[in-house]
Amino acid sequence: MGVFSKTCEYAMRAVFYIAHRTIDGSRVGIKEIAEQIDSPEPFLAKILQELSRKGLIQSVKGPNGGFYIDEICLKRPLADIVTALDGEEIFSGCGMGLAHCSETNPCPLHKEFKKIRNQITQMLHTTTIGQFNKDLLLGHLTLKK
Amino acid sequence: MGVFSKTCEYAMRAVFYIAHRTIDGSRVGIKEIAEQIDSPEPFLAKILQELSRKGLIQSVKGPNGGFYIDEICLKRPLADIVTALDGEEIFSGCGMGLAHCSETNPCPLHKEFKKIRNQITQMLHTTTIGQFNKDLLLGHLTLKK
DNA sequence: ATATAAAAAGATAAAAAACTCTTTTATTTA
DNA sequence: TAAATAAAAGAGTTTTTTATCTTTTTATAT
Repeated sequence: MGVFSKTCEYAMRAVFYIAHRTIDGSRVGIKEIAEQIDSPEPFLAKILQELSRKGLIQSVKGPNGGFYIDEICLKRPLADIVTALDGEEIFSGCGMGLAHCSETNPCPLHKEFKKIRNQITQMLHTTTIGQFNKDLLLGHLTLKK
Repeated sequence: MGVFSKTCEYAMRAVFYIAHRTIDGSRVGIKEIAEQIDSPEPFLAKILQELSRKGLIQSVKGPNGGFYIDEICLKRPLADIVTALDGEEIFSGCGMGLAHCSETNPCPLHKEFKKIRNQITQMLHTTTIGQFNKDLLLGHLTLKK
């Protein structure tokens, strides 16, 4: 088990892929995306459908259609993707699974886990979807395997 | 989805509970543990069985039997519990789910996620199972809900 | 020895997550 | 306007996780 669900992992890889492949205004098809980020195609299709419905990515049907990400969405934080698919829990949940864990009613790990949560939150809020376009184009970063 | 599985969450709460309830050499039954940490009793039984089999906690059958944790195990890091149930992934896995992500072949989140992983690792390795006994007895910490 | 208490083991069930397949709808281009 | 393309939608299936139930084994106290 990772920190994020498989769904979320595929989604993060996919949006970074789409972002760097469509900066020229073109679109990229599900087949290419799935291949290049090494994910099951029909499953990824479902995920991108959901993101598209929520307006976090854009899509066009038909010939020359596919997925792309507009200027506004390129500037959105990665946190928006995570929230859309995995919910808020990662940003606020108790490390030991307690529903009412808080400053005044803390679990044993509360203080230490808070630091971790904050760091995850920080990472996801400061990272934008378009942030790695250059490095991906230059082949400095990987999204596959 | 939290950072740890439900299994692991229940386990962490349970070992802290058992630890602080058996410092006098007594044992505590599954029913009490389940009630006090707010977990499904038969499911928790399975988890404790596993931990007992792996020698991370101790148990005695029959009247006046139950679970306890010996001196040696009280000093073990919480990481041992997590590893026994959730495996190594949390300590080494890539944030985006890539199997071959590394320094030389990094995913976009590699650097930032490494900090998070390190902090989780640090927390789990420096926290011991018996560490909160005092504060739990004094009611300063909660394991329930 | 026997009764009893309590965990271990094994088998099963329910729910959630991950994944697949088929049909429909929208768009383009010939 | 027909054919082709590509995503959307809907309806499964499989696998994993979470949870339950029943029977067996072991230890203890009487």
